[in-house]
Amino acid sequence: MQEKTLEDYLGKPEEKPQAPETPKTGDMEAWREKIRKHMAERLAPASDLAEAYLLSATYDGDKRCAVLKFYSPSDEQLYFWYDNTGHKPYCLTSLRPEELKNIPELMAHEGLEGFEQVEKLDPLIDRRVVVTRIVARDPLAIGGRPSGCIRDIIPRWKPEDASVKVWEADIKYYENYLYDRNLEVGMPYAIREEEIIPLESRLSSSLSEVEAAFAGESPEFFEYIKNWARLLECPVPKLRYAALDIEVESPTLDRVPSPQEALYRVICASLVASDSVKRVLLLRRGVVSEGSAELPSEARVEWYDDEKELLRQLFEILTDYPIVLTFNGDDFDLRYLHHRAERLGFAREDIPIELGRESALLRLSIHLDLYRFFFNRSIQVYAFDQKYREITLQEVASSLLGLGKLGLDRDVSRLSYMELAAYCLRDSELTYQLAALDDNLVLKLIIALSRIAKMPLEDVSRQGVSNWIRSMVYSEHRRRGILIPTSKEILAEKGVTATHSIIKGKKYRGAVVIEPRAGVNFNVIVLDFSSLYPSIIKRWNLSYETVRCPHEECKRNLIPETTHWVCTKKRGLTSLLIGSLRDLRVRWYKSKAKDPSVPPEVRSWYSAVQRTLKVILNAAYGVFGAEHFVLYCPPVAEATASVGRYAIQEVIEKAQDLGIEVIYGDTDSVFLKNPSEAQIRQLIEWSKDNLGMDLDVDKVYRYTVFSTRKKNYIGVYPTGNVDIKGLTGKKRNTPEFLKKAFADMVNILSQVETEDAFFNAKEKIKGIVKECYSRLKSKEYSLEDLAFTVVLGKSLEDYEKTTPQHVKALRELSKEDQEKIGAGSVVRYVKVRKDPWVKLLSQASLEEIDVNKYVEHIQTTFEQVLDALDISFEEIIGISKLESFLNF
DNA sequence: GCGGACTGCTTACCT
DNA sequence: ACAGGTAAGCAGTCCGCG
Repeated sequence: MQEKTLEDYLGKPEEKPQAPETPKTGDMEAWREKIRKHMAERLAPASDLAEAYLLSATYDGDKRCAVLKFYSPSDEQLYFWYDNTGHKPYCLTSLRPEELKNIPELMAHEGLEGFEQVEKLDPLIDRRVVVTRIVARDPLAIGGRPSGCIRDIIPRWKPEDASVKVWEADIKYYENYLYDRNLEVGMPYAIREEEIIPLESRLSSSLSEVEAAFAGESPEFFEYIKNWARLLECPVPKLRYAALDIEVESPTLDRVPSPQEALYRVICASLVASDSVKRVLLLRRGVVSEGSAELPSEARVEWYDDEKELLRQLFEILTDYPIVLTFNGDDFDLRYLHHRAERLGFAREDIPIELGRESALLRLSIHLDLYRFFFNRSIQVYAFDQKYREITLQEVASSLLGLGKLGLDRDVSRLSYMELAAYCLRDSELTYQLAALDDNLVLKLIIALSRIAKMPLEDVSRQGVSNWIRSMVYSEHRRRGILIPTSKEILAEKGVTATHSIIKGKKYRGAVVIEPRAGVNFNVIVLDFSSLYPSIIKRWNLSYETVRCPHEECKRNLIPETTHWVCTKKRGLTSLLIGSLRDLRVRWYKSKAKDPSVPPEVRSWYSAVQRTLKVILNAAYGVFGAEHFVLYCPPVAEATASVGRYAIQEVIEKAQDLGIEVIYGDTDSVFLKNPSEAQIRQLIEWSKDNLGMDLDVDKVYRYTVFSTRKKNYIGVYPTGNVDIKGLTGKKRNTPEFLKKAFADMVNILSQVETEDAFFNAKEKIKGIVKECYSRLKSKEYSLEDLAFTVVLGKSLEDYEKTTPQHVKALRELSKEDQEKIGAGSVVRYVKVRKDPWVKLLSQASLEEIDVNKYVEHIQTTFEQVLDALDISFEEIIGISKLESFLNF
């Protein structure tokens, strides 16, 4: 897959490192001149561009205008385009210009530029309204400063008058710019005579094919499909990018130097780039250590006597790459470089890094911090199918790239030059490989997201799914001239819910889970609604403005089991947006991503699009029930879940009418026991006709194993592959000895082909449990095998109400050691016979293990399956006890 | 003073 | 900073018990 593995870097000790070479040290002025020249060449007005992809937008505080960053594939460079349309920051208010003139504080505001009346559609009352646009000189005048912002002055004027409103005042300026000019991030443009011209670009003739596939839809809905298809059928350019990693000298072991203080020298920097460049910048500092390590032959090592010179060179290289990737560069590498450069006397303008509160951006490139991207739960779960569990470079790389771990963890300050170079280069190589993986999947996901969310690449890679959806919906409001309501306004009308949750403290009732029929069943067919919640949002016209809409005549259009009604006069915005994305995924991208007649490059893009849509669609319902979401509207979420319950219950009833036995169901799926093909057909057809929802065959199991527990089962496919859902034996925190024994049992089950074969299998399974029990009793398992592995959910001092066992184990550590352990740390502990009853793995010995406690764990782990097989745990243990007694 | 019933907290999972 | 529902283990509390 990749040309070099880590093992190639190390090992083979005798080969000589390359002869050290020292680049000429230019003075600061010459360096500045070089950068200036580079920048001049990168200005888009200076060079007309035939094809350039819009990747990012930001605000230039000096020039007081928006800047766009374009990537030109022909020369693989980034170009900058400064606004020349005179677009200005603004917000909207209900007050008329005459009224605004009565507000002295506003009129005296030095950032105030002027007023302008505009017409908008107020979606909450479904009427056109005239509002005033307050135009400002710079974004901070609208909002963002701690005091004296226009958006705060207006409501202060008549605090008692609730009808005084300010809208759209908390949108970032460059977002406003993108929305207002309908600029599409990730899409190709031509730049001619300082003008930006959208280009038509598509993957062969596929667009017309897509359109043909959706011919039956309403014209309004069809427009949405067409527009998404135009965005998603556009090819992605080949991007040039570099991955960066730095190493910093550190006086103390296992303490990461603070990037705020940047007290210690940057001793190494490395880059691995898509143009096959591998560079290592090393600081000469009288290292005596002789340890050797091998670098890849194409790696270029450069030596510096002066740290400042090293940083200058590094900044120059970074400037040359359109896209720079790091793993945790926001919090460490770039932050450290910035402060270190300051400390070394660099002028602000000579440092190409802009620090935000949580981000570190490159002024002259696009910095993507892959740590932030992989940390995103939605990306982890839906784009990467939970393939990685912990978000460290090592973990993500070893899970996704299949690289083994490498344990060269010595204090970096003590490594020899070559060891240091190899160590540093390894991390940039891993970061690079993560981006390059699967034909640049990560970058494709980010670009697909940017097209859907209308968001700069930097933001897309750092923010969460609720912000992507916010930006997508905001942009749509602007495009259609719809006023974006405030959270407060939505909540005033729509803060009510009509159902009660099962879980205490939740806001409304969610999905249903059907009580499983315990036992083993052969030939189980699983039907599920494809994208249930997005389908509901589409079909029931759900959106914050359509649920509990202002029209009297819609109030009879009630949602099952609730007091909410839905608009019958207008299609809702989110219903259109989410509905069209859903249909495109289900009816186009999902199948095309696997279609062998589609060329492989296109297929790989379709696969990225398909996953991107999955990420967005999976969250589309949840965000409306999330308090912090700008369009938070609990009735939308509640209505969605309600219709979901209604749909699955109807299907179950119909299945039973058809004489099919339903053995289980969860949210959007039903497990059917040995149905005939005709029965399945009938049920699917019935759903289409009566519910208007697509029910599909999701899985066919040779057999399933259910206990009485919900969200807990084993499903064996005809191939012998096995799904294990929710069972303790598969959970991350379960001790290894149990996981292994459990896997042995699953292996037996996977080989069972007929009901008759179960007789033998059961005996083997009893044997496995017995063996596990006796090995435990005779202390044959190692401490590691017995350890529970639990993630610390919050920092240690935040456990106030109770003291869970893993916290108890940690509290035995010294104060200093405890301080090093933060939220997200992995704790490994074992259960012991004496007082605190737990001990960290590192502090325990095999003798003190509480064997009886572990027997209980064997019991609960296996009972989840034994119950279904009608085997009793006591019986197995009884036999085992007897055997050990006889042997004794 | 102890044990059982109960609630709440925590983690990991399912859809 | 998507949602709610479920399982399991344990911590902590309350109550009865001559």
